[in-house]
Amino acid sequence: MTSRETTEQQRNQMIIAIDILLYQKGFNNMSFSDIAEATGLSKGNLYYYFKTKEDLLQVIIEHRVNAMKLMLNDWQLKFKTPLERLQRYAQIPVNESTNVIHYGCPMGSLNTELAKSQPELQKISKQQFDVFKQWLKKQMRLMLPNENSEHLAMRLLVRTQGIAIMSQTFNDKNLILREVEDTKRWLNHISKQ
Amino acid sequence: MTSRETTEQQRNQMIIAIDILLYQKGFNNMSFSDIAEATGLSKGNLYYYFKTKEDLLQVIIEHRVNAMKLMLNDWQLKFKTPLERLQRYAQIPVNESTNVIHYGCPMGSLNTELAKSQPELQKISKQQFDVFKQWLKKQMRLMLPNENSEHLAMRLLVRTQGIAIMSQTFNDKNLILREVEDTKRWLNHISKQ
DNA sequence: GTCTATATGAAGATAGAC
DNA sequence: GTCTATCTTCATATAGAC
Repeated sequence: MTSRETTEQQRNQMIIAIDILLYQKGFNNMSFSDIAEATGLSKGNLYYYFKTKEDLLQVIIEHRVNAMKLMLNDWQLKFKTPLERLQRYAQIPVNESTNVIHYGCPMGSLNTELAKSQPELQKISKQQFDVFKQWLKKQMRLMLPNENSEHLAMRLLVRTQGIAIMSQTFNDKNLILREVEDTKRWLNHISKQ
Repeated sequence: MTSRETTEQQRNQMIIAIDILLYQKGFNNMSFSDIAEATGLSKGNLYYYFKTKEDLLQVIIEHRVNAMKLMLNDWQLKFKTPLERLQRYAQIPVNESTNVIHYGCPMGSLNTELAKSQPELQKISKQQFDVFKQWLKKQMRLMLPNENSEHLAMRLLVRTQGIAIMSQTFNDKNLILREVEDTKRWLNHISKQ
């Protein structure tokens, strides 16, 4: 292992730690002091890696987007039908229920925070939704070539985001289970059109 | 008009101005300087009315909750069937579409912001959802006595919150129109069970 | 009640030694 | 690359005159 590889690995671990912090605290409530504590680096040293806080957001979103693309490619191979893939997407809130109840959806909560008063940063955050939207749209098109795949993809995103908000608000895991089941029933139903 | 009434009226106008600011900027991004500018009072004077920022939040949420209760009572008289009342609720995002696209849902966005890292404040904000939830549950019970009215009420809240998030994220008014229509179709459909 | 002035703390960011 | 020390700005909040 070369020193270059070691450095990149360290940098990657740093980004993962900051990603978690961003999810748990939100962007404006996550300070460089928090990051210094979480990563073990000094505050001043962090500015060697990230020139500004906006820069930091860019890097983390890029990391998230790459991870999402890998996951979606994996699902593409693992599941043979678009229905199965869409069901897998719908399942996410159940698998992540504890996190969702505590911190909401990582994409949705960040987007909501930034959309108010920081539109430039919201554009960066929105990339996460773009990736999911395009992939869901593709699956819908494969499943239902004669329907409006974009509208169906957005409807699925609407449901998932609503589940995240309400389960967090009422601290209710059963709501996630119930509503994800209903979403899967809906996917089954429309797949038979 | 007595001086006491005048003072209360002034205080009410102040609260309305702060309410709008809270909606547009979010809680942590709304400073006492912002409020001073919006109300025309000095920063120091604001502390005569609100001892802390948390106190300020309490007062605004109380104001919102009262306004919501008045609105729901009004709907109760204006619409004769629970279906019509539920449809009216579902309609809100359309009537408020410009605001929703810019600032999200006033309840949902505030709740999302506070749920991360400020659980005590989230409890205050949550009161807004409690009022709607109870009212929607009541309408569902009137409409469908044999179904689980709480689950149906939550499902309607899930849909509305999802619409707010996604229309804001993609700056898409048509999404609101489409998804509200679909929600109304759903309400019609279940009303005939 | 309303104001100005100020205390206090924490944030983002930079400078410069090592 | 990593650190400590520091700058600047802005936030909440208080003191005290009018």
